Amino acid sequence: MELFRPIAPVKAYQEIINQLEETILSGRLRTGDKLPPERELIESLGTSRRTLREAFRVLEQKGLLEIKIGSKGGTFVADRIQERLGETLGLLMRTENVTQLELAEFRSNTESTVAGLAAERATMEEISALEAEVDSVEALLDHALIDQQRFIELEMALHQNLVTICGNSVYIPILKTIHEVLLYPMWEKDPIDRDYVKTALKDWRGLLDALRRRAPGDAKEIMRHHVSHFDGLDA
Amino acid sequence: MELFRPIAPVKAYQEIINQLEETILSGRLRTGDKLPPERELIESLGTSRRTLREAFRVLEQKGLLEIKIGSKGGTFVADRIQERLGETLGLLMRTENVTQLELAEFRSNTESTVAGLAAERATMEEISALEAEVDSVEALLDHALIDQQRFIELEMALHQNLVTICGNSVYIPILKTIHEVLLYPMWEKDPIDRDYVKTALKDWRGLLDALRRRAPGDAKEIMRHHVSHFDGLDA
DNA sequence: TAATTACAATGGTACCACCATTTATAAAAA
DNA sequence: TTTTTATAAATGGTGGTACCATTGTAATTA
Repeated sequence: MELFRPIAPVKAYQEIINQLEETILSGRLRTGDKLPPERELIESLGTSRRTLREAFRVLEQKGLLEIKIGSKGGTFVADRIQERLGETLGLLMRTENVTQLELAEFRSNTESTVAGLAAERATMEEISALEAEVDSVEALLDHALIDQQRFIELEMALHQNLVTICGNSVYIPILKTIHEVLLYPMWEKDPIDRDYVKTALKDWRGLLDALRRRAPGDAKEIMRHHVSHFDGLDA
Repeated sequence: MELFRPIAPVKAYQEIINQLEETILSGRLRTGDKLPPERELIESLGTSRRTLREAFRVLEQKGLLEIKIGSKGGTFVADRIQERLGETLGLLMRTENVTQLELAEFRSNTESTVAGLAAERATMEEISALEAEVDSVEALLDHALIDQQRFIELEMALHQNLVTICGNSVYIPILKTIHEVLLYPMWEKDPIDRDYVKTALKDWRGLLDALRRRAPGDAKEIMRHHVSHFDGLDA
C-alpha cells in the first residue's frame, strides 16, 4: 500500500503532451521538423499508439503539430498557434461571452495605442512605404466601381504594417486575429461606396502627417476615429 | 475506378468534432450537461471508441468539454474557452520571442486603457469593494516584515478586479495571461520592501479618487505610472 | 516515352481485453 | 451507534493487434 500517491494522477497522454510541447518550445524541435513515425515513437516513449495519437490530436489542435497522411506524410512541427488563437477567439464570441461591441472597443483602443507608438518610432523609410500603400488605395477611385475586395485587402495591409512599425511584436498576433477573424466577415457584409473610401483616405493622409510630425496624440485620435467609423461605433 | 473522389477526405474524428461542436454551440447541449458514456456514444455515432476519444481530446483542448474519471465521472460540456485563449496567448508569446520590454509596454498601455474605461463606468459599489481591497494591502504595513506572497496576490487581485469593472470582457483573458504567465515569475524575483508597498498604495488611492471623480485621463496616467514602476520601465 | 500499375510508407480506424480512479454501499470493527 | 474498512460498480485510461486509406515513388507495360 502506498503512503503517498499524487494528488492529480498523471495521465500518460498528458505526459506525452508536456514532453513534446517542452521539446518544441525550447527549440530542440523547430518548425518543419519531422517527427519519427508513430510506430517508432511509441517505442522511445514507451507507450501505445493509441495514447500517442491522443496526444498528437491535442498538439495538433494547439497548433504545434501538423499531421499529413500518405507516403511522404508524417508528423511535423508546425507554427499555427496564431490560427488557433483566432479560432479560439471566434469560439469565445459564439458562446456569447464577448459581444461585437466589446471587440470593437478593444480594437479601437488598441489600434489607437499602436498608432501613437508608431508616431514615436516610425522611420522616414517606413512612412514612405506606408504612403505608397495609401496611394494604392487612392488609385481605387480611378475606377467607376470600387473593387471592394481589393479595398479590404489594402486596408488590412495598412493596419498590419502600422503594427509592425510600432515595433512591439505583442500587438501583431493580437490585432491580426481581430482583423482576420472578426472584421473581415463584417466588412464583407457592408457595401463600400466611394465616400467610404474617401473618408478612409483622409484618415490615412492625416495619420501620415501625424507620423511625420512625430505627434503621437494626433495619431491616436485619428486612428480612434478611423476605427470607430469602420466598426460602426460612431453610428 | 472512381471518377470523382472528395478533394479533402473527411476524417472520422473530425466529423465527430464538428458534430459535437455544432451541437454545443447551437445550445442543444449546455454547460454542465453530461454526455452519454463513451461506450454508448460510439453506437449512436457508429464509430469506435478510439476515434471518439481522439475527438474528445480535441474538444477538451478547445475548452468545450471537460472529462472526469471515476464512478461519477464522465464527459461534460464545459465553458473554459477563455482559459484556452489565455493558454494559447502564452504559447504564442513563448514562440514569437517576445521580449520582456515589449510585454511591459503592452501591459502598461493596456492597463492604462482599462483604468480609463473603469473610470467611466465604475459604480459606487465597485469602487467601495476595490477600496476594501486596497485597505487589505495597507494592512500589510502593520507587520514588521512584508508578506511578499500575500502582497503579490493582492496586487494581482486588484488588477483583475479593475479589468472586470471596466466592463469589456475581451481584456480579461488577455491581461490575466500577462499577469499569471509573465509577471508573476518576475515579481517573485524582485524583493519587495516597505517603500515599494507604500508607493503602490499611493497609486491605488489616487486611482480610487480618479474613479470617484470620473476622471479617465487621470486614471490612465496613474495606472501607466503604476505599471511602469512595477515592471521597471522607469528604471 | 508516356501512361499505368504495383508497392511501400505512413497515418486512420476498428475490436477486444484489461487497468486505474472514483464513488457508493455494504460489511466489519470500535 | 459510529467509524472504519472492504467490496463492488461505473467510467474513463491504456495496450495490443490487425487491417484500411491515402499518397508518393518506382517498376511495369503499352
